[in-house]
Amino acid sequence: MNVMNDSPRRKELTRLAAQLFVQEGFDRTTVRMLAQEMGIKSGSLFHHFRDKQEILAAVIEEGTQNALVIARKALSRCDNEAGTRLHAMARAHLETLLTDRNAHVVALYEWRRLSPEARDHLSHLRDAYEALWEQVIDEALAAGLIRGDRFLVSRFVMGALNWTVRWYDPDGPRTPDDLADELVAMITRAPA
Amino acid sequence: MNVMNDSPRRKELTRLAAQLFVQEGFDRTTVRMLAQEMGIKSGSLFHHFRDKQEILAAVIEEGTQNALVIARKALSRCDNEAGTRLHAMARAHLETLLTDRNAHVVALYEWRRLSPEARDHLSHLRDAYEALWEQVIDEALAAGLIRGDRFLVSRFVMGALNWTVRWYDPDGPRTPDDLADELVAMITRAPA
DNA sequence: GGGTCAACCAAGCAAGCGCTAGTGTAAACG
DNA sequence: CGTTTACACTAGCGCTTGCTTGGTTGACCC
Repeated sequence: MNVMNDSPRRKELTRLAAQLFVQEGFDRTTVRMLAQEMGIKSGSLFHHFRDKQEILAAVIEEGTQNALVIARKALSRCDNEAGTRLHAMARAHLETLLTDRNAHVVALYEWRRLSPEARDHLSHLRDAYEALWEQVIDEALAAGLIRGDRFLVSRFVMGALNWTVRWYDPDGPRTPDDLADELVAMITRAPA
Repeated sequence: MNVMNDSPRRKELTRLAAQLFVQEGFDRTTVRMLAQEMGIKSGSLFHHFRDKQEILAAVIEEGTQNALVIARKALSRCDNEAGTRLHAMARAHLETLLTDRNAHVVALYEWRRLSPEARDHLSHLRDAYEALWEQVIDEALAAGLIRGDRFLVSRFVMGALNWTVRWYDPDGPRTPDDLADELVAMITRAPA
């Protein structure tokens, strides 16, 4: 047991772990399964991670950090029109959720399995992401595009979007863009 | 090992199990923890349930059946106006979700842990519940109250509602009714 | 060309897991 | 009365779990 930095090897292992965590769930994924998927023996795992919980934390950190970057990029790329920004945010959210899917499903489902310290650290990242949403919602409210309570609306919207991982079929006829269109149309007052 | 009927004792044990499953998650809840919470020894548990999975199935069945009954009652109690019915449905959903909370959280989080047979059986119950939603959404679409695709809208709405178990604080200032009001207002075109 | 170091392995420990077998007991039943 | 039934207990089997220990390998470094 030695490192907790982010070597390239560790990044790769984290990616593989995310996949297994999605397939089996955190608790049902044994260190032996993880090791086999990674092509090493179970003992060697603890050279890269202090314990099993740290693997989970690494997966979730990766995913959340990615989501933040993508959302910020999407917002910076569009003008200041509230509708456009709302749209961009929804699209960015769905894109991360459905392409970099594994890490996000883990973040959504296995959050409670984190150790208190890890949860504390990661909740700051998550809050930063949610703040982006609240800001965009605020703008849409100010522009009269939607109505209601800023806190509730942003929670409802994020709920609707996060729930997609339960039913969305990437091989079906609908693209993530379609979903974003539909959602924005549903909550805005002006016709699309 | 003998019975799989629904004795009153079994109902009570199921309720207690739901609470533990929420607190710890299904996998982390051991039969010894369950037994202790129930005031018996771990071996005695298997007099009431064939195995641990059956306890989970019982919890989820209870919750889903309850939700169905409550939603049907709520719908039958209101007139045929689409807005009223949409409202009633949202309120019923939130009420079951936030009062009979335990069973529903388990159903949402631990669905994947069910054995294939149990999942098959319970998915029929769940489908019946979702059909209620799609029907109400259909009526609202026909009345011009909301717009969009019936499938997507109902999924978005259920996502927004189910997500509430993540952030809603029953001791906070907002009542379940407040949430239902806000959600309906968010997605309908006409002013509240 | 000896030293360093990240990466890996073999072996296994202690604890905990779901579940079973066999028994006890008190109320309900004919 | 004797039998049945529902519920609980004790004791533990067989297996898996996360993690540790001590040692080996091969690439790189001055």
